[in-house]
Amino acid sequence: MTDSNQTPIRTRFAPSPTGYIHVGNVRAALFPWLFARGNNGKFIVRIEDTDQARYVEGAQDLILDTLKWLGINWDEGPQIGGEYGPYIQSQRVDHYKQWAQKLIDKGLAYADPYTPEQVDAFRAESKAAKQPFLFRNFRPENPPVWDGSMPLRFKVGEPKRYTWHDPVMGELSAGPEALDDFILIKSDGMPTYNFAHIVDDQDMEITHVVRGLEYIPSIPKYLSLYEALEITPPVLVCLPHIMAPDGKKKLGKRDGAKSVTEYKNEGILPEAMLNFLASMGWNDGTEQELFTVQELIDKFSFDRVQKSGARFDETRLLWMNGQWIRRLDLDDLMARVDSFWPESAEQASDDEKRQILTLVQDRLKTLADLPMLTDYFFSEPNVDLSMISGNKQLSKLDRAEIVNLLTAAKTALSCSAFDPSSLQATLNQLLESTGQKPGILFSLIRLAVSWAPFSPALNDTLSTLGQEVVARRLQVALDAFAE
RNA sequence: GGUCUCAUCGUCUAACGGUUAGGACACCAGGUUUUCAUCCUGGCAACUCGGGUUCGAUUCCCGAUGAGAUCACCA
Repeated sequence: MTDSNQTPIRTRFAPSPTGYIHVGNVRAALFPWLFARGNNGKFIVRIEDTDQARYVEGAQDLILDTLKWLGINWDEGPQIGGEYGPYIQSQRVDHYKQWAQKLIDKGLAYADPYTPEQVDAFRAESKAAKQPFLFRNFRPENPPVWDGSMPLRFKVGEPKRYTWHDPVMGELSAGPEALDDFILIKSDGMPTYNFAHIVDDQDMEITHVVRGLEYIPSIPKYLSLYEALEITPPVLVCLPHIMAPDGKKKLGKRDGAKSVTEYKNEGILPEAMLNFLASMGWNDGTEQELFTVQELIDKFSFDRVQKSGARFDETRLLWMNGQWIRRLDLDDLMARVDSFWPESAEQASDDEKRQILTLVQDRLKTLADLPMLTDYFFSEPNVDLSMISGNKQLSKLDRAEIVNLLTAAKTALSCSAFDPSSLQATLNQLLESTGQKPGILFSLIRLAVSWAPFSPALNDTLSTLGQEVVARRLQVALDAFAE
């Protein structure tokens, strides 16, 4: 805390390449990133690939692409290197061996001669005795010399209570039951997370370790290891969980936690995702809801992070996304929706698309709404009479009334100029001549030319479609009712 | 079971002993857009419970309850 003012801040995100990172995990990257960026620090990415069994080919790139899409950039790490590299744990095995030797020399690490089955038996024994399982109770008296073929275990000192300060959670402590002899190096030669991350954070001069609060129960173990290694621990920060929408447990892939890529494909903006994730568990104390990334960087601090978990509420994300879409200027929006146009828009010119995009920008909740909102501009919509019968006002009209109204509309529109203001005038006259309520007349025309749930202002819609198309679609609608 | 953590509207949250407990999402109603969406206005709705401390507790302490996490040669 005190020396963080002098020492340059260095935070890190250390994912395991075991699959995509879902939205619940991203905050473990976001918060340390915001903290580093807001405090003139460095943000490091380190790949923790020491579990060969769970390694997934391609996962590393997937994770890095996710960070890039979100705009979470790193100063050191894979793909770009840095002076503390390598940043992939499987390439740092010699580091771990050196630190392990230090412990062996001090008599604080020993070879574990037991097979996994034997350890399981110890565990069962403890359980039968209704005691928590602690390996240190089964510590071998004369362990063999460690030759690398067996796991290397840390030998904890006298079990005691540890107390430490967490910038988010406040004072934390745990009793001696939390301390045990844990494995440093596995029998395959790879270090465990418990050992590797401590060594790496030290070697990479990480000042703040930020991770989920599932690590709290392990922290006393780390504290005792820091002591044995004679390392001053970095600031340890635990973040509350993001909970599944039903609120029953921490959000995980098994609860349907989506990858960030899925949200990207569903038309969520990175600004919205970042804003949403940050707002779960953090706020600046004001009533502001929408924050730009820069505002987040400027205002973020750990002491304003909530202690309790937050449920992942997609409805709120959707609302935020709509807000951010509306804030985009047209050029920017044009670029972002590039891959979201309906197939029918393939032949359309950019000018055409821009014009249509202007009309629907206020109606988009996600970029993926684009086809539903624009398809009828590019191709002939299918007549869907259920949209008439499902409409509160229109369902009261009988067939003859509908035909009359559509005929009147067709006639009026066939001799109107087609710029928006002329159309407005024509529509107003039509309202008078038919004596109908706008809610009925305009809804009917709107549906007849679009057959879509939402559409822009009627005069704009008609103007964009053009006289010929409007005439044709009204006729198609008339034919449908004439049958 | 042991250890640890958390606890304000349905949801995300503000409040750092004294407020009609504020905002946002969602929902409902009205209005604008002569339709739908957007937008505006209004409404509904919360301090888990029980003890203390205090002139006074949502706020501090203790307990209960509830919820979550964790007890791997996974991270």
